[in-house]
Amino acid sequence: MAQSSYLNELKSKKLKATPKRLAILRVLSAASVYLGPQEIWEQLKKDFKKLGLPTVYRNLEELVDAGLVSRIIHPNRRLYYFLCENRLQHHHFICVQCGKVQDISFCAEAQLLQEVDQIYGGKILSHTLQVNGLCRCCLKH
Amino acid sequence: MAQSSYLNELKSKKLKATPKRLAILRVLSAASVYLGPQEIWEQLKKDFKKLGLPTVYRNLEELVDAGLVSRIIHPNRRLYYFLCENRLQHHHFICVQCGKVQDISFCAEAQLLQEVDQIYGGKILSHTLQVNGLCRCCLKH
DNA sequence: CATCTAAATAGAAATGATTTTCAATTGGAG
DNA sequence: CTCCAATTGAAAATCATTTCTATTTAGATG
Repeated sequence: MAQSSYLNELKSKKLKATPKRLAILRVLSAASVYLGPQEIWEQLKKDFKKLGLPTVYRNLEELVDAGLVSRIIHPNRRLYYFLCENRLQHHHFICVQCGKVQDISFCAEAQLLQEVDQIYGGKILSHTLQVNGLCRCCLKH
Repeated sequence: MAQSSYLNELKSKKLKATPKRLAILRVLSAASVYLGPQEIWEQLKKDFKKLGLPTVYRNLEELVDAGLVSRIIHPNRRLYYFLCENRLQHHHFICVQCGKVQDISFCAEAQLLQEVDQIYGGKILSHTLQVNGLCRCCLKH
């Protein structure tokens, strides 16, 4: 994702383009794996002499709310984040070993909607489809 | 689920049928909503003068591992547990308001397996499909 | 039924990720 | 340039969850 498109998206979400926020996006963008707040913090401490861990936590959640970043639901129950270039794919195959994230093009949304609506009369607020496993690479070793 | 079938399942998983473990299963079985460790503990403190919260946590995880109880992944990131009578349905529609859990018969496993296997060459270890929303009842109010 | 062993337990204490607080700072619209 | 709302740092709090250790118990076996 181009740097400039961040700016537009941030602006539309009323988030200021602060240096730290942009740096967090840059780190996520450069990573090929999902990252935890700690890791992001450690990477950025080199660039900013003052950077609090809470700032990283706060920004990540804001970026998730704004839809720029997706949150990974790891079996270990810690928070991980990933910047998915493809905004249309909400679902992922994550490798629990190396942390790689790959889009899942299959989406059950339509079927789920139908079932929940017709059978239960309920309303879907959100849904989670995440597949945990080992990627081709980790499978070899 | 009948009480006697618990015993068989516990035995086959090498879990002792202790009074507390059975009581936890009883509480879960009687509940129509998912429960957190705290709630279960509070209910059982009436029956056992000595009952530690860690015991509840430990037992719940053991029961999940044994496949008797399913874990709910709540958006608030706390742990919740639910005893699903229908062991074949791994997926649920949960109401974030009242806590009701309903089976989702639709399962994407086959399609996911195919996609992950054919496209990425990876191996699925587990997958999560959970739909969060409001049940028919909570929708009315 | 008595014995024995691995499993289970209580209780306290530790852990550690995440969140809150609040005063000080800063981005960016006008 | 000014100003206000958004952002931040630092410290402290939170709080669910885990660990530890000594003690107890379930249930297999004789």
